[in-house]
Order: sequence, then structure tokens, then C-alpha cells
Amino acid sequence: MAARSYGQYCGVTTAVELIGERWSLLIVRDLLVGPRRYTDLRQGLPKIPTNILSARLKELQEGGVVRRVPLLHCGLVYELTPYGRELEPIVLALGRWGFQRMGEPQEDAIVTADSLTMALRTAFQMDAAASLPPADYEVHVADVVLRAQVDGPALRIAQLHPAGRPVDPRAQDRASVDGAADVVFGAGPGIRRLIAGELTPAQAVDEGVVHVLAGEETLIERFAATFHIEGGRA
Amino acid sequence: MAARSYGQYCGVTTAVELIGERWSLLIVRDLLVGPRRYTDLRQGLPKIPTNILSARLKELQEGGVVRRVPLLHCGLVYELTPYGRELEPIVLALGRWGFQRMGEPQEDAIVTADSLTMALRTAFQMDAAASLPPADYEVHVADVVLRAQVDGPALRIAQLHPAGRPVDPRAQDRASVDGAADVVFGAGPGIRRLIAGELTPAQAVDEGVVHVLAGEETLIERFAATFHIEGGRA
DNA sequence: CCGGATCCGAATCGATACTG
DNA sequence: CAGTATCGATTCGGATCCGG
Repeated sequence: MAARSYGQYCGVTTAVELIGERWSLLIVRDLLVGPRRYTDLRQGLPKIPTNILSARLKELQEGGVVRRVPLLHCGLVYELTPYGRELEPIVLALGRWGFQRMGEPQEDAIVTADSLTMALRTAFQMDAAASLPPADYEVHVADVVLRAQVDGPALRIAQLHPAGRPVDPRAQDRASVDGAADVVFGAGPGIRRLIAGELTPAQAVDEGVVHVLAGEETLIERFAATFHIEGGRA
Repeated sequence: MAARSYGQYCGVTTAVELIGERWSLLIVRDLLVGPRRYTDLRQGLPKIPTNILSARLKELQEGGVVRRVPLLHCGLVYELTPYGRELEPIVLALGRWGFQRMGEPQEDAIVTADSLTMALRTAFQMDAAASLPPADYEVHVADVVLRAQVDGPALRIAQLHPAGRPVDPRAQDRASVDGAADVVFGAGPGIRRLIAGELTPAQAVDEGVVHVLAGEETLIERFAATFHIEGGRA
């Protein structure tokens, strides 16, 4: 174990010893969306070997980042501790930083419900949203369906598909998503260019990057204003 | 190379592919202090194998995070690109996060000039400092000597020792550090407890964690108010 | 000295199979 | 469902070596 130490007495070093191993931060990313069972994590991280997932969960527990919570009569879930939840702004900032270097996806690259959820949180412009009317979006990307409800500065995201048996009856995921969304649209990977501002909403619709399935097409503009990542590129 | 991909089209994933390898973020940490030559980085990361340092620098360049800059007649330095410099708030936040879990140092753990510099930046409370008079601290920890000049919301840190041949004549490091500091003090690893608020300034001096070598002892209180990391512990 | 490249054993990771 | 066990493929670490 001492072999994996960086040998420095420093906060950054300690942090990367806690969450710097391969896969660790992606597990944290998914757990930031909500508690997950072992199998959920495996589906959200399809390429992780199971022994590595086990090992990481164990290390994260020892580091006080993750907690294992037994569920009455129905298995157990992993969830972030309060300390682990303090990573949220860091993971969001990293997502914003990495977003700028995402090119076109490799052909085998996938989009998971949790990664898309975090991507929307990453791109959420609270200030812009606060000055816009509430809106309720249903987004389809690959086989993932998300419902993003924006109300002033608040954002709530529910995962409609893949379903994933609700882990907790109190789970908010499905709550209050009974009505219809204001707009339903499908998108391909090119949605990155819309969020990056490389495409105007009109262009995105014209090019077929975004196709409206139901509801008001003009809401795509509000979506683009609400979810945006600056490319402060030189 | 595709073997090291996480197989997801996601900003967080892209980010950890760029800077998630072992040692990468520590190289970034040191480069956030200023441009460094290969040898400087080796000294700042004493336990890094030289082949790994080479490999990481190459990867970081390919990722557009680091740039290699030849110096006229005197070698070359590595420096962060503008994109790499955008990591500063993230690295500082990670340092703050990890700081809370730093226990007592392992016996072989060291403190480097760059890591201590970043630690002070991490702990710097701009708001508190802005409402305090300017102050000029000289801090000795192990064999590192730093000069931290606080002037309102601004913090400037110079590394007085180890010296490290100035990389650029315009380097600010030694500039304007001719006068005497307002207070000079030495500290051991216990300074962590002062910054974490586990120790009052008076206790820190009493326990010998901090010993004033010159100047006004009362400035230790101002130092503690200026450099502080909350332990939002449960 | 600076800026690496090379070699090799040890540790880790990835893929798959298997189990309570 | 929630992991262990196994084993070959990679990567890391430590040391040495090399061209300016």
C-alpha cells in the first residue's frame, strides 16, 4: 500500500490517493446521481472489470467517500458519504473542462443515463435559467430517455429509461413526471455542438442533430440557453 | 491506446483520460506554480520514475494541457497551456478536499516548495484577507522557505529555498522580496492543525508547532485567519 | 549537469469464469 | 444479486545508461 503513496504531505496528493485510481472518479460520478447497487454501477460502466469495481468500492469505503447501505429485504446500495458528496462541484467542473475536448465519439463509445444526467448538470446555466420561464424537457439520446425539469434556478432530472428498479420508494426519480413534457426531442452525439455553441438551435434542427418528436419546437432555443458550456478556446 | 479509453462519450470521462493517469495531476499541480524544467519536476516529484515523467509530459502535450518551450541558450521548460491553466480552480478544490483527510504524515513523506505553495493558495481566504491589513510572511517548513505576501485580496508567493535557477529573467519569484518579512516563523507538519482550525494560534505557538523566529508574534493570528480550510466534518 | 531512453522485475489491470 | 478467482496483458517502478 505504501507503494501506491506519492510520498508527499499535501492535500492534492491525498486527494488523488483517495480518488485517483482508474475508474474511481467515474464511480463517484454515477453515485452523484443517486445511490446505486453493484449491478447498476456495472451497467453504467460497461467496460469495468468486476474485480476492479469491487476493489474500487472497497477503497472508496476505506477512504470514507462511499458507504454501503443494506436495503430491507432487497439487497444493498452504495451511496456517497457527505464527504464524498463534496466532490460534486469538482466533478462538475472536470466535466465542463473535459467537455471542451470531446471530439466526435468513437464508434464504440456509449452514452449512459448517469453520464448524460451529469452532463446536463454540468452544462446547466443556473443564472440564465433563473430568468427564463419554467420548462420541462424530455431528451432521447441513443436508448437513454431523460426528463429535465427546469424551474427557475432549480434543475431536476429523472431517468425514464433505462428504468432501473427504484432503489428507494422515496426516490424522486419518477415523482411528478406524470404529465407530458413541454417538448420531446431526440438527439445524436451532435448535441455536443449545440451545447458548445458551435451550432445555433436552428442549425441543429436543420441538420437533424436534434429532431423534435412532440411539443413546441421553439423550446429548443430555451434548451440551448439553459444548457451551455463555454468554449473559452484560443 | 483505445484500450485505455473508458468507452463513454462524456466530459468527465474525457477529462480523466487527459489527466487521470498516475502522476499527471501532480505534474499539473507543480506547473500551476510556474514553468518548470524536466529536472525541476523530478525534484518536485522525487518518487516519480523518469520514464513515467517523460511519458506523462508527452501525453499532456498531446492532450493540449502542457506545452514545451525552448529557452534561448539555456535548455527548455514545460508550461501549462491556457487550457491547462483552466485546471487551477479544480486542483485547488481537490487540494482543499484532500486536506481534510490528511492525517499525520508518514515518516518518509516530504514537503516540496511547489506543494506547499499550492497548499497556501488552497487555504487562502480571499474574503478574510481583503478586510485585513497587508502582511508579509516568511514560512519555513522542513527545508522549504516561502515568502507569502498578502495585500488585500491578492496573494503572491515566492520560493526563497530551494532556490532553483530562475527560469526566466522576468520571473516574479524573487522580485520585490528584498525587504524583511513582517514575521518569520518555522513550522512542522502540525501546521496542518492550525490551518484546519484544530489549534488556535496561541496553542500552536505554545505547543511548538509554530515557532516565531523574527518579527511580530501577533501576526500568527492574522496568518491563521488568512490561511484556513474548513473541516465541514460530520 | 540537462533531458531523456532502455531494460527488467513487480504490481496492477482487463477479460472471463465461477460461486454463495 | 453481489461479488471471488484466475491468468495473461499492461503498466509502473527502480536502476542504469546515453547523447548533448
